[in-house]
Amino acid sequence: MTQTRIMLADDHAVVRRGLRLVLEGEPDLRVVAEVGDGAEAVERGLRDDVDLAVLDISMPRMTGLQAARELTSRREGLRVLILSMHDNEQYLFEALRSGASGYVLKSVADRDLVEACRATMRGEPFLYPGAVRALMRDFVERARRGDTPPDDPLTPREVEIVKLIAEARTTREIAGELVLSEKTVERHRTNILAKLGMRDRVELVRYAIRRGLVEP
Amino acid sequence: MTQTRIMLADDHAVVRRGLRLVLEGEPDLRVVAEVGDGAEAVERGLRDDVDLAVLDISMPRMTGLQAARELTSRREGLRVLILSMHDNEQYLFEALRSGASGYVLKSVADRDLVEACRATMRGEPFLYPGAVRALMRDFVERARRGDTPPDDPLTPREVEIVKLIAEARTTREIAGELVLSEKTVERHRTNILAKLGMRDRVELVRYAIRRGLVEP
DNA sequence: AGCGCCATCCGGGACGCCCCCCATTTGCGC
DNA sequence: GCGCAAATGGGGGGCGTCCCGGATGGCGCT
Repeated sequence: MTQTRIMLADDHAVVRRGLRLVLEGEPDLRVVAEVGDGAEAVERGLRDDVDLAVLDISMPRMTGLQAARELTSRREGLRVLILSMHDNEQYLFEALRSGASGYVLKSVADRDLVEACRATMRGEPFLYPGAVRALMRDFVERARRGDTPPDDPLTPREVEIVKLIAEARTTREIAGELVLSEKTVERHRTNILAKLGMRDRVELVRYAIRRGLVEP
Repeated sequence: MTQTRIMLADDHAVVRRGLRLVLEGEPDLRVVAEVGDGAEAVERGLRDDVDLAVLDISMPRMTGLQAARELTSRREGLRVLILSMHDNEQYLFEALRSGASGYVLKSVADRDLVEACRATMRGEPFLYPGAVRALMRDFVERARRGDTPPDDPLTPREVEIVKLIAEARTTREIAGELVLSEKTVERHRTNILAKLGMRDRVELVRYAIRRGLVEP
């Protein structure tokens, strides 16, 4: 019988221990690796003894979302499941765009996690019920006022900031151009990075270019 | 009679004083503004009382090359003349790609600077004799071994570093992946930024994407 | 043999980025 | 009115970026 070989990525050892306990209880699931940050996850996940990567979103060195992008783009066939803290639905859309096949909350029942792993391995997407509702709400919302861009959790002000950051302006310059305090610009930048699950300005630039907000 | 209205951008007041002295001696040239850094240059140069911007390459906040890119892309009709320290021909090609109409050395005779201003305003390119020689040498060089990329002053090692930087790796991560000291990676990055006349990693990302070194 | 270029490494310092806490004001929807 | 999101700001702190001035060894060219 073929087992699904799983890599767990979370910066809290306790969480990894808990997840491992849940998964090892199932005969068809086996945890073959544990890592504590996103960079390690990419490194380890590229080796072909891993079938499924279970990634926490917030990790040091590299977020789970970025690790997901790296892994799915660099290794065909690897499945990725994103773990989100609490019941925050914020990163759902970004996670799906990162190539994740599934998205579950840490707070879900153990049953759901196991089911998510199996669904993901069958190639089916798995979303926790709240995520499905969020997707539907988003769909309706978007259909109602049909002018909004396809996906972009950013506010108009934040988009403005992103553009300037991607044009290589420093915080001080942006504050000067928009007549704001540097603190406010920093605040916006922090919020933007959190929303998109990114680490720094460099990732933001590529995002801005992909979205056509600025020229390369 | 219509005078050419000139903005001088250099971080050394002494140099600006000298340039102003040279230019004010000509009846058809008038210095209408002096600024001390690249960001100021962009801000001031966008106002339409400036016909020609004379930009030093190395300036605080924003290099002359980046200011040139900003200005030429955001204000049609503005001419740009790049001033280079010493007889360093390094930035010549990058300057031409930045939309500069002319490129002169600080050490050239005053006569040349005035001629460069006039040629630039007539829409003709102006290069100091050494630059012409450099261009020819480059042309011959490229024609001989026709496979080299069109322009890229970077060494293979530097290109490797640029790719990793553009993939949002930190210095520490790059050092780890290439098995180098962080200091070495920093040194490479500094050299790269200097060669390309850029300020920070954000500009590097856009450069890397334009050159096709990484995907957006 | 000397010169220039490349690649590697070091220490130190200024500054910007990024994060955490906190707070206020404004406007929108229920 | 009350909650909520968006936008605005402050204080403080860790760490990464970026630059400065060095140094070494290898390699090719003259």
